[in-house]
Amino acid sequence: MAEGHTQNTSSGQSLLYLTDEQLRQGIEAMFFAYRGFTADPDRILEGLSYGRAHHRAIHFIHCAPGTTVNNLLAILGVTKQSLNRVLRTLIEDGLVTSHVGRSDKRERHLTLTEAGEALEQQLSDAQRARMRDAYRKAGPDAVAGFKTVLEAMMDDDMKRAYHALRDGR
Amino acid sequence: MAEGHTQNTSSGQSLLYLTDEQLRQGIEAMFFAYRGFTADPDRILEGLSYGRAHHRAIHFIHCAPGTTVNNLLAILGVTKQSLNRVLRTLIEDGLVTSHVGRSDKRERHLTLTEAGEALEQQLSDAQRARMRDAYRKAGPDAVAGFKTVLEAMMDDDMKRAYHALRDGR
DNA sequence: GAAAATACGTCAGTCTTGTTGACATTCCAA
DNA sequence: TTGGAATGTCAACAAGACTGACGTATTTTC
Repeated sequence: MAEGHTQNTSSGQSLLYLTDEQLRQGIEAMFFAYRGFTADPDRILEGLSYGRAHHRAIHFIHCAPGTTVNNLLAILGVTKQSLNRVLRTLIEDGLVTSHVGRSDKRERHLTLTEAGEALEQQLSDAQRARMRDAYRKAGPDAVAGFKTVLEAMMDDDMKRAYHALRDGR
Repeated sequence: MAEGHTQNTSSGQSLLYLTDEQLRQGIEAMFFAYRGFTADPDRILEGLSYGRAHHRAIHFIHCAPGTTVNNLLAILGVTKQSLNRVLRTLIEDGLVTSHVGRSDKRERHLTLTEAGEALEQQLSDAQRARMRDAYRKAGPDAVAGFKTVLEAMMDDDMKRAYHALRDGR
């Protein structure tokens, strides 16, 4: 298959996947897949006057309860002002609590309330359901490859954040 | 490895990758990787008073020269008002041309000018370079798995759009 | 040939989410 | 103790998405 276009390394692996056309296909796959990836949570949040930014905040506060605003900033990669607007509404609506730090009173430690955890569950259930379907269809080997490529695609500092989260659990 | 958590199907494949925790890891990998994915073009566009929306339009006009506004709308999944704002600036700046359709004069056919193609090259070079690096690091088997999972993650109509583009080339 | 549907553009207004700038509070180190 | 650094908040603004309404040209349908 694909004779005439296939190159081979000394170890015999195909380099067909490195052609511009193949790369372009990967780019488009990434674009369309990300749309699917966010579609379900977006639908849920639509009615609640929340957006994707709220989802991200909720997700990472759930993963690292008691985290500080600065911590969250580094993970989300937005300005603190941007995050603050989101946090303010979440706190007002009783989904997140903000406690002044014990040792350093400048810091605010963020936690999900029961209501916050409930919404987090609802959102991540939806997202995980799609992920689970995709994983099931693709099979374990494909999933391993999927994760390998995604990780290679990250910036180095994001890779650090990703591993910090992974290893922190 | 990971004894005690591993389930096996009748065909002997591990289901460890379907754990909630594993799925959550995949979700986060997707989040961080997408940031890396868009970082390079974003940097280039920053100075030009263009944004991601312009990049997307340019990308798909390049892939399907002579496409109509309606076509683009379906692929991008935005409203015509939203797309129009972007197209207007691109046409004003001489990156895109809009020709009245020959057979159906209601349609406008969109094409990149030389300047538009030049910018497209610059943008996709940057994005492909990152993709190429990631693919090279991960290897062909991982890439195959990557694409399989991404495709399984798409909505059905996006899958159609994706294949229409692939097969149209 | 008249009416309905389609393709496209535009104006006006809203929402989310990103930005910068200015400012208050707290901590720490000189 | 005082000045700088760090943390977080408030205000104003811009990009880019959305809806709704409307106008125009063209095609299709009856």
